[in-house]
Amino acid sequence: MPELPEVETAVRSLREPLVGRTIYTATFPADPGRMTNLTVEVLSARIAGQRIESITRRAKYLIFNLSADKLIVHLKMTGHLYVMPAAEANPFDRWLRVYFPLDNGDQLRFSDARKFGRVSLVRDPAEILPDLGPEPLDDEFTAKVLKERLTGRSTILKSLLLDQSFVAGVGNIYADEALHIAKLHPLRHANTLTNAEIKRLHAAIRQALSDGILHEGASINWYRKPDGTRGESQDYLRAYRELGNLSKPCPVCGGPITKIVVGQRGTHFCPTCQPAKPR
DNA sequence: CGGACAACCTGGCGGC
DNA sequence: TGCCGCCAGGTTGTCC
Repeated sequence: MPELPEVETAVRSLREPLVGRTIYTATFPADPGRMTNLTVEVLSARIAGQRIESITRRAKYLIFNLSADKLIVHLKMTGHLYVMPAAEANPFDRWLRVYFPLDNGDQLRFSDARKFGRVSLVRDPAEILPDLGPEPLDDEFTAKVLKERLTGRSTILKSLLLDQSFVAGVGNIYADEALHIAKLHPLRHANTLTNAEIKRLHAAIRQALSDGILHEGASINWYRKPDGTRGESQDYLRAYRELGNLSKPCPVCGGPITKIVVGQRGTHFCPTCQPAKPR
């Protein structure tokens, strides 16, 4: 579910209640299945007594930097992290998969209806992180870098934006948004972009993600901020439409948004603003 | 490298 | 109201 802006929003709001806290243990209400990289026994024993020094993000992963280890969480489609006093219930507890009691009486909880999320405890993130492309909001991600990475890639633009080894953190919503801002058709082939188009795409990726962070993430069906409230980003989306609801027109030209399937993913674009041929 | 597709799971929604 | 099929923001692995 969450893409870079949603994960970044979660990281930012978890810092205040969590940095400086010490984790007592990890408790799994039910069989974790393939949620963790370690057995329940090993993970809970090894995390006990570790202090949360800082919380960072890489791509769509949350990284809790502990005294000795890193706790790495991927929310996938429906994962949710939140902090509650131990005695207090929360609607997301219905799908509670693991919780971490803390030294101040609070708990860090992870709930996940669809059970795709992952919680790993590692010494070195490289143990579990896959090949990830550059962070699109870092200064090092320039239009020149994007151009180099596009070179020789014949694949369809939309699919490439979703490839985490190409650029990290872009998911289905913000890929559609970036292409709309850049005025590029999602089916354009990556190696056919002109220099001007590459510049537009570079700026558009960053703008789509920055706007998403500014509005604290898109609460399209499952995503909620750690405090349970909704982000606002869904109200500002240019092209992406929830559940194929195409009644809202293109904010630029007022024409209808079209939905097609690209690489098995719903893809929304404005055929007027994003022509199939370079303009 | 790339495209197609299945798999991992469950809940919500529209349609009948 | 109830049942059914379809849809979902992510990622990985396999096959061709």
